[in-house]
Amino acid sequence: MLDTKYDHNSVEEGKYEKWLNNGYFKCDENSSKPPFCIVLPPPNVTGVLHLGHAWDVTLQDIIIRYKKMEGYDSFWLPGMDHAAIATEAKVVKRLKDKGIDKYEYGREKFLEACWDWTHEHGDIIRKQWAKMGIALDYTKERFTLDEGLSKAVRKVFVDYYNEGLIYRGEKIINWDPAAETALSNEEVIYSEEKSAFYHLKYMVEGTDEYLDVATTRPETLFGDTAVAVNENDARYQKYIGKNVILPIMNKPIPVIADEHADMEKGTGVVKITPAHDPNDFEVGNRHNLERICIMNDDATMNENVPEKYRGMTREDCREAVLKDLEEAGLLLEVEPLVHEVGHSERTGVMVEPMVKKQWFVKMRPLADHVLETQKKKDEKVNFVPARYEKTMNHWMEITYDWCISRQLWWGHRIPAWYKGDEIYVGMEAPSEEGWVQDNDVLDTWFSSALWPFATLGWPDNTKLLEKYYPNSVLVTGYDIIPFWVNRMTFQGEKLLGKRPFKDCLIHGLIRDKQGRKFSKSLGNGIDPFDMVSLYGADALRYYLATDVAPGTDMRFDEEKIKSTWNYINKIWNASRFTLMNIEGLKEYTFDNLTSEDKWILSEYEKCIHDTKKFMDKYEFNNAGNIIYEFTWDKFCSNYIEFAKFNSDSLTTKSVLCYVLTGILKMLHPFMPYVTEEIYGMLPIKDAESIMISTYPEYDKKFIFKDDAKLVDDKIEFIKAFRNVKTENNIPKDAKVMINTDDEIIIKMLKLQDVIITKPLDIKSYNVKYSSYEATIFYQKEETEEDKMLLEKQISDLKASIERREKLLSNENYVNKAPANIVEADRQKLEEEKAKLELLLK
RNA sequence: GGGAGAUUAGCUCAGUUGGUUAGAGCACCUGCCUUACAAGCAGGGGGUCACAGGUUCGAGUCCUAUAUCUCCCACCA
Repeated sequence: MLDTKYDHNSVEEGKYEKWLNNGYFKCDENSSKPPFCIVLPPPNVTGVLHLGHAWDVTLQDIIIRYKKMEGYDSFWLPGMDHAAIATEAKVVKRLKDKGIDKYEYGREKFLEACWDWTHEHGDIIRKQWAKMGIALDYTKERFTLDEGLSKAVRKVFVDYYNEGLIYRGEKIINWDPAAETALSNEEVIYSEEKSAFYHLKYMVEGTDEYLDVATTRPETLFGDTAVAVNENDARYQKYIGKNVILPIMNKPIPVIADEHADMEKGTGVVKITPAHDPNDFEVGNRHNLERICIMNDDATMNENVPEKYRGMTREDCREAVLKDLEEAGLLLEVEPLVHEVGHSERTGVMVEPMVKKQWFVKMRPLADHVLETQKKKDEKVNFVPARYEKTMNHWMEITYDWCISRQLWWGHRIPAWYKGDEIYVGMEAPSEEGWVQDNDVLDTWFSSALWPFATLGWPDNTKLLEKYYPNSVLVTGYDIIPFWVNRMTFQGEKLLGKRPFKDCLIHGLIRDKQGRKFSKSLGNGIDPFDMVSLYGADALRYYLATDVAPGTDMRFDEEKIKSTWNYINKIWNASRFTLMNIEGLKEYTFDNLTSEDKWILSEYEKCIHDTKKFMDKYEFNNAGNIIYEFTWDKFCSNYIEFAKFNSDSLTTKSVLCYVLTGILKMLHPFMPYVTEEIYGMLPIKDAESIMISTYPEYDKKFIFKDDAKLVDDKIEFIKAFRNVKTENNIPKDAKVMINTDDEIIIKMLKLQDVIITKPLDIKSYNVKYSSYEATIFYQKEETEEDKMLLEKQISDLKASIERREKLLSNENYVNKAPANIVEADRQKLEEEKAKLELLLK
């Protein structure tokens, strides 16, 4: 016998281990079942899982479990990401706390420390996955830095290099001075910063004239190698070709004409610092200007600046330069300004544009290929919601070469070797002496871009790859479309000639109750596993899956998890009732179905139909609501109540058990634990575990339209009757005259002892719905309130009748609107008229 | 500077191709310990769907403009 309250702790105990040990999570590449494959977006080994992960994995687990029950060979491949820069930062800090310096420690020992970190955090993450109850095939688990992935990475690098898609070049890149590594554009976050527009006085050589140069970065003037004006700018045409004197440095630099100088912006005069500004870098290329790098890798000033500034930070140097300029009378004006400044996604420090020799992927051909494929219906990645396709396509249109080298140790070391000026790129080190391998590693996203196929064995032609590529669906948040989805797509399409996944289900971000992002500084973080302890994994999962429509952000609300717990408790008790009443049931009997049986069966079939429709579209919010309404409103509030009057019937028992089983199955993807627990107690089942049972199938033979309508009418009548009774404060034992002897109605309304056949000559209330009609007799003094209520009812009805009559007299409406809509209106009008008549009596 | 999304009940959100008088959960009000569940049951109140126009017999839904908010993208000196 079930306990009277649902206890999530005891329900969840031991189930995950059972599923795992029974091998339910494993794919079967030899099975003839159609494949359904998801690769898990590998979490970074830097940390623990947060609510966003919990949401992400819940959605995937729902799909995997649903598809498995639907007869697919479900395969969910887990793994983790080595997260080059993020992990390296954590390990560096850990070592530093122990007083160890990374460089003194040495590459080999440092990498060992990284592996230690990885194993520790990997174990934590695996425990958290288990708590969420997710059906991962651990026998196929991968790591972005494991042997297979490493081989795939080297293969891509070598092949692209040979094809000219990867090259090494000296270009201006985003430099993170804290991590001392290059970054890709995607790793730079722009945020508003209060700054100023500094107007500097650059004297024209040999004259008393000067140019007013406006800049936000006066400290970079040491790297200036020109000043640019627009050739059409009448103000400055006469200076083109002349020199100006670079302040402090007191050296002449040329005034050049370049389109980059915008006459409308600032003063129309731009200082050109080719080594520290992407635009200026381009200008420098056009005019063959010298690139003077003025900073060290940690963004302190280097030997190319006057001695007094050397070693200063960028910020200190700016102050010093401004002070000196002011003293020299060369600072014309300081104009306050708020502008966007790039910061490193990982370290948060201001990114310094620097000229460095780095490795790049030539993006144009790869991106164009994707744009072509997205035009083909059967070859494109289908985004859900569809609007996110624009996010990817736009990126494909504007993206430029991807800087993939990182000056880190933790990651895939670049398979390039140097000997003097020679470069060798290959899968293995060259055998001759004297070659030195590139010190750098690859951007972590370079390996994760290969995740959908490298995890399946690519570049080898494995059975797994053949069966599970392309993947069926990828599930991730919209925030990583640029980092990851885009790159998997161009890599998959280039390397395997096919989209990496058929569908891409995008979810939003999870925010706190006020709509703010979760962040450490706000201290508003929620540990999903606290929620699991309090309410159970099932409640958390159901909440996460059903709270919002696909693709939208979610505001976290603990109250809703609580209310989900109540829902589960409701299911628990409905099961409790059912199990108490179906003892001894050996097989289903559907003989002599009552109208009520037929009604619930019809509703059940509708529920299956609609649920599947939404499950197939990944609209779990809608699917969840359909099941909720059916379970609570139809099954619990009505059918179970009906069944109480008929509990000896084998047919009733069968229907109870049959429908409950279906409910549990439909809910299983959302709440695996409690459904498994109850399924295990059912007397009739089709599998040893609900996880490997068959999903309910829509069956027309259980649709009984007429009976369903009949019972709907009864329910509506019962409701109307109760309404009249409570609204008018009529006592339970008031006498009633009723035009039906329907057992359900009599019993539900508890009329057994109050029915009379002759009208009493006292105040009466009439209730009518469809063919059912009752009169309740009750003597009561009419209050002012009652009168007002009646008047309001009458005036509302009159208004409605008037509105409908007007509508129906409109020829346009009657002719153009669908016949059934018009007919429904006519019927409604008749009903309203009848009702009004009753009220006026 | 572009682009996307949001704006519906006190709160959090649904609302499929335009079709009765716009829904749910929570919160609120009234009455109930009715032997599955008081974390429950029965009943109820509450919205001029951000704003202004337009198309249509009919608009929360389609079109145009506006406002507020959020996010993404972009080399703004």
